[in-house]
Amino acid sequence: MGFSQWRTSTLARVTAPYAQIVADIRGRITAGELRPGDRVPSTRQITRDWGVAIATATKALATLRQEGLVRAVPGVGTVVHAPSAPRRVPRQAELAPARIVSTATAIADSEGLAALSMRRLATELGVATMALYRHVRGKDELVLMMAESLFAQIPPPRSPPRGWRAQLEAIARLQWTVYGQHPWLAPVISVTRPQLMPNGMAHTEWTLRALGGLGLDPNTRLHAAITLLAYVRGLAMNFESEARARQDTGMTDQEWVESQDAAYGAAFAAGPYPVLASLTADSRIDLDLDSLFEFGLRSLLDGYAVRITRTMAR
Amino acid sequence: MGFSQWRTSTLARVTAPYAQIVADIRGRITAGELRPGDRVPSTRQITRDWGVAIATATKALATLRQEGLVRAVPGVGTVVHAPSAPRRVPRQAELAPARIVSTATAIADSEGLAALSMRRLATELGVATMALYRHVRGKDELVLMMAESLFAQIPPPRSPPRGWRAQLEAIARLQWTVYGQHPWLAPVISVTRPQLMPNGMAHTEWTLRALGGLGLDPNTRLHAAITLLAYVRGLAMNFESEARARQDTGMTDQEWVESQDAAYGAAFAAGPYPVLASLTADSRIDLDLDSLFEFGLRSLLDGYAVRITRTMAR
DNA sequence: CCCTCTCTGTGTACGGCGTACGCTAGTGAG
DNA sequence: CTCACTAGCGTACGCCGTACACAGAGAGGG
Repeated sequence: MGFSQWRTSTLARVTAPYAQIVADIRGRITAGELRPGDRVPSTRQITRDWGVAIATATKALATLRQEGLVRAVPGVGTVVHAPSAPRRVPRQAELAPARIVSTATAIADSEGLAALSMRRLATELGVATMALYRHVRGKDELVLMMAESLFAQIPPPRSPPRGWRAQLEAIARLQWTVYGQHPWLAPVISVTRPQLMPNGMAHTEWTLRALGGLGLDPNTRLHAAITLLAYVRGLAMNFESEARARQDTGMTDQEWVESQDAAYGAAFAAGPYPVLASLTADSRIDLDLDSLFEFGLRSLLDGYAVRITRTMAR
Repeated sequence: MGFSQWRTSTLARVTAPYAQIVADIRGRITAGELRPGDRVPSTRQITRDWGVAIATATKALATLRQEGLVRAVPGVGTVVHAPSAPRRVPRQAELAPARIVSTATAIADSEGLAALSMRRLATELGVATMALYRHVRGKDELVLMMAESLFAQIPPPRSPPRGWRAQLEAIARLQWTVYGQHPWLAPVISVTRPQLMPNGMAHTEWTLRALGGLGLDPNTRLHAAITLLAYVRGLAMNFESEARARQDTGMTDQEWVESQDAAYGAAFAAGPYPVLASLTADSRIDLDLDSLFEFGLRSLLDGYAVRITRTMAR
């Protein structure tokens, strides 16, 4: 009781800058100056108009959002929320989004994303094509939901291992495994637009936490986290082309390896690529996606280690 | 005269294993046992049937290829070449493959790969759609040709800088620049199937050479080269999603940055991601694709350096 | 009890795609 | 002149994503 009173009175005493901004914008909304769907000032605009730091602007928008007055629309900005009185409860739909998503994922897993069409999916679900559009805005959104549901199924480890390196390895391997199980996944997610994938952000957050307390400046810390995740996804892209190639030719794995081998040997021997030819002809070479992944992961983390020990020594 | 005689007699004297294999297969072809289009034994099959090393098998196939008897078909194997007497020279076609490829590249550059359709391309060239198929097997091949022509235009540096690290940086930056200029490029090339891109192999060869003389075992050397190239391509994938997103929303770059900013701030403030929120709210953060690239490149090469100095110390 | 409103599911249709197939017309060798 | 060959073309097929108008079912208000 006393505690909450103290907090309130403190706030009231000096009127924190962010509270002032919140009040201003809220006033504009209730006055009808900003109508539902309109964009409220962006973070950058707020810093200019009110002369505050980005952190303050962000906090103001977050507060408005928690009040339910505004809503974040990815790719557009923050927007005034439509009140939308709770309509009558819709009766149970036969076609739940979850069922759509899981069936779609099964198709993409077994036959590739190219084989996933709305018609095909509807047939699989025993339903008319257009019925899907009652639950999913379109194919793009469906694919996003598929990716999201996968990331939701693999939250970062609850009890992380000790040490930043083991933690980064853990999350990288976790993601690598998922990418391997769903070859279509890597190409559809965007590292640079994480706001489209809330569950993906949990992984970024976890990774950032693993890199905390090492003396890295914020910029380096953020770069290190995103670079690692981008590396994993980038290499995982190859799962898709491998799976597709294997499927296009309709070969068994054994035949595939053989034909790959023949093509490699022939192609390398053909051109003027002596080093490549001699290396690939070497029977001790063991090169595949997994070995590449482990090599790159180790190298990248070795690189991080250099930076970290240098920083901590200072 | 004496020289060539000496070589011949030397060969005749001991009959090198690969020469024996070549003779065997050549015999089967001339005897009609293997007809044009048939697959000759693969590298692996040769090692089994003749009991030789992979290097020998590769050399045998290379010899046959240089003689023009066989041909490497990527994804299939090595195949008996059809003699194909040089037919009458075709009259000058109005539609040269080069013109098709460059026009297609222009479309993909400015409007994205999704906007590149055979119909659109034909219209741009002032020609009927199906005319294209006289010069290009299909769209897949066209895209491959586009990628190839780009790599042909940027051969690896002729006079490489000194030191392995500077060399790797040079080729990585070179590729990064090209990927940036052609956002569609990274998604269409395959690191694991280089035989589809002869000109891409030149880059791999160059990279491998930069990693020579450092005491790395062949396996490590190959992994280091391919990992670097895969890293660059993997991160370059994001050029495409950025370009497409920018185009979909039809925003100017300025508007884009603003809306991105708003979306970031809102999304991060929304979820329970304190570290992410505090870092992205920090105005000193400078995060974009280029800064990520440089950070990852430096880290990866730092990692290579660790391994190399360790190896050379031994 | 009925009317009305809303929501799920559906059929049709449009404009796009890649490309198989068969045709035309020009051309140079014999 | 004949004729094999080729570049270019028109049509058509089977896909795709999805806009739109409509049907039926169930619930709430009168």
